[in-house]
Amino acid sequence: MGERTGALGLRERKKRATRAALAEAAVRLAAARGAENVTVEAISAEVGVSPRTFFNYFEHRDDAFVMIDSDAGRRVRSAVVAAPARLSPLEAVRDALAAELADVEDRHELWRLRAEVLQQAPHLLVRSLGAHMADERGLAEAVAQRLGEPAGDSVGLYPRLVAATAGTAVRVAIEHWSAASSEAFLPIFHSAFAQLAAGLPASPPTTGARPADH
Amino acid sequence: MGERTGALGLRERKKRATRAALAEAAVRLAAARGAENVTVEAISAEVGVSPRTFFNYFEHRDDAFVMIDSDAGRRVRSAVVAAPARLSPLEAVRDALAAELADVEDRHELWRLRAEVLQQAPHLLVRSLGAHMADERGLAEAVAQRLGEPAGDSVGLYPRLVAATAGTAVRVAIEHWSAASSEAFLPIFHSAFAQLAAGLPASPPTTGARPADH
DNA sequence: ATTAATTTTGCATGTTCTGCATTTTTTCAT
DNA sequence: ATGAAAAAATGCAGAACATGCAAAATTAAT
Repeated sequence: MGERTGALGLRERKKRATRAALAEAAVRLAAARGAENVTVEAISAEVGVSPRTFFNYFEHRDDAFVMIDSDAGRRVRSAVVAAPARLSPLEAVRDALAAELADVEDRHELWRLRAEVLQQAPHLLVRSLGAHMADERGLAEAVAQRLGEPAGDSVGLYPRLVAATAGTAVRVAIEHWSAASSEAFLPIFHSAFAQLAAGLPASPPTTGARPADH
Repeated sequence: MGERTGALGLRERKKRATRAALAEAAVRLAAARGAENVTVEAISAEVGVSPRTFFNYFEHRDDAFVMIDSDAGRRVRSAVVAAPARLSPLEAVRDALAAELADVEDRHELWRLRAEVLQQAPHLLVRSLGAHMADERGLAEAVAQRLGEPAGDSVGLYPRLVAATAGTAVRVAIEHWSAASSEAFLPIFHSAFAQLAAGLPASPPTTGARPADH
């Protein structure tokens, strides 16, 4: 257990590499022949491991397409709680998510490919949502904590709404970004949150990126 | 196809009854022993049909827990397009959804039971979302059409955001309602949309209160 | 009652996913 | 380095999900 932070053992590194390889193979195969026609056997063969090993890394086949960072949720929660008091709950959540989503810009090719796959297979997009939704409850609690509400299993409507709406905004931003391939992600992201903060008025504000029209 | 509204043939009625029976059996069994431990065989046996018949009614086993009304989406879309021009897009969507959700109040026992099952099984909640999300794209197009945007596959960010956010509000309202068992659903629903229209400000209006507008 | 249409069902088959025992690889202490 | 311990990969068996096809049963229409 003497793993030093930042210096991972060979074993752990190999594990992560295998997991990443399986996820990437899954996404690429799905992009090529459609997610429905990608069997666990094919993914495993692509990486060079046994089908049984696949299930050592992913509970469900579809999880390989989604790529969940289980640490992201925790980071977002603590960032929300620790955010400056002057920020509104929505702003605090927005900034916490923005910090996390820097990764999207960096590895944007992989993300775009994944987004493309998810678009064509609704049930996968849905599963991706599920991953985020496990966080949603915790995020709602973080918002409640930030507001001084007592920590309990019964969170108020408002924290729930902020958490869920923010997650939805992220999803919509990613979907829209992956559809309109010429725009950068961050402006879209901020535009979405600006419109939310404005109460989704009839005339969308010209914030950041102008409302893309045709 | 010559079915008159309200006067359905015996055949159609039997089909609907079977489908409803399967869905109800699925939910009840899930509430009793946990959704994971409910096999298709068990559901079918409960209703008295063969397992093969189950799959004539539901593509996937989990669909039996969700209860999708495939007509609802269409009704909501046309209601959004036909809504008075003075209403903002969010208001139009809100009212269209409200009309549809009257059913929740009526059969509230079944809905509460279902919500309970979904809460305990995240992947089912996620699938339920998926059902709504199939509608979401169409709803976004309806909003775009309402705004005069040309109908195409590339809908702007704003219509997407309105559609997705509204759907999220519905989900959160149902979740919160099923958690706080003493409140009526409609006030929660309207409170959620009021907070959305206000831009999710730092100080939430008294949650659970009466609908602010209308 | 006969005929046609629809639904239900059984059977075969492929895929997903799990449990368990075995083999292989990595790690650690000597 | 070498051998023991820990962890991961694998093979195999089996349950459950899901689909296609054809036969049997039920319903509708003449």
